[in-house]
Amino acid sequence: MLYSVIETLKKNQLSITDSRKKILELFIRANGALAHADIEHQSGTEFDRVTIYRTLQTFVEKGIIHTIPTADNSVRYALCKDECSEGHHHDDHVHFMCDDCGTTYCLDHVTVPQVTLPQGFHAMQTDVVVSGKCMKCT
Amino acid sequence: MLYSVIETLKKNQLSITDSRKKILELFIRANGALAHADIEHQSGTEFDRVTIYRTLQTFVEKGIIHTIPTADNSVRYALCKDECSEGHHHDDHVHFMCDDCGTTYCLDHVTVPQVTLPQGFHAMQTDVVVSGKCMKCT
DNA sequence: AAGACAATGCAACATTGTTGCAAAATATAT
DNA sequence: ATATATTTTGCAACAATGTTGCATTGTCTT
Repeated sequence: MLYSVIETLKKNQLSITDSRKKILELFIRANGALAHADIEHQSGTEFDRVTIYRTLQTFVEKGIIHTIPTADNSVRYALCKDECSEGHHHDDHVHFMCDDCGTTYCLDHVTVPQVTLPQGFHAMQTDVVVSGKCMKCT
Repeated sequence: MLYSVIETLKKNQLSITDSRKKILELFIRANGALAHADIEHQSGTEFDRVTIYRTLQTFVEKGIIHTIPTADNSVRYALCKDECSEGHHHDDHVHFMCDDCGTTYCLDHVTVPQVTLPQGFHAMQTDVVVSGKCMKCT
């Protein structure tokens, strides 16, 4: 477990620091997505707020995590699959937000459908966010 | 034009005030979606920030406008179609965000596709946000 | 182990959003 | 048309979220 954390950081040419190790571990342990506030609470006073912001930013840039567009416009992050790399995200899966417990899931096996756009529009990325009740809250 | 603004407010049992008239007009004139900041800038110092927040909130509740989930997690609002009413939004269309000019469009004629979810998940709402280049920026 | 480099913590600030309350505007009933 | 009841607004104060510069600390390379 810890090994893969360090491996991941090395693979992305990031220096191994406490905050990066800890935050990446949090993502691996989390079954859903995490918001900045979640990380801040779960890590206590261990890291500065600014460090968390910068770490998340770095992870997004390196393709380790991706942001999730949510219906309530709160920023959440989740681990990317292996195909993602620096500057090249391939997060073509559907996201699900539970209205009850608030958990956000990456439905890795549900691919986003093709959307036909009107003349003149060119799609670069398609985000699908489904909300409702998850299996725990039904 | 002004007539329809007042009509809309009356239809939703809202008292006719300067801020509501002005903000609703802004939405009718805008070809895309508006963020809180857009409204704040376009209306100058005419209204208090708080008034704008509350007006937007009221409009959303009444089904006059709807929020748009964006990839960058900024809150944007756009006019609803006529079918929306208090507590009953029917905004089942795709949204498009231009990476160049930042304009957000409601593609009213592109309906959101059906997404098949894993066992245990129950969809209540599906949001699709496509980003790329719009017809003005190609 | 020492120097080069990168990341962190702190402080200060900007932006965004929320709440309570008195003043002003709107709607209602006469 | 006017007085009264109700709603909305503006202000102030606050909370949460996010950003930037810089000295200090930690990590990496040789």
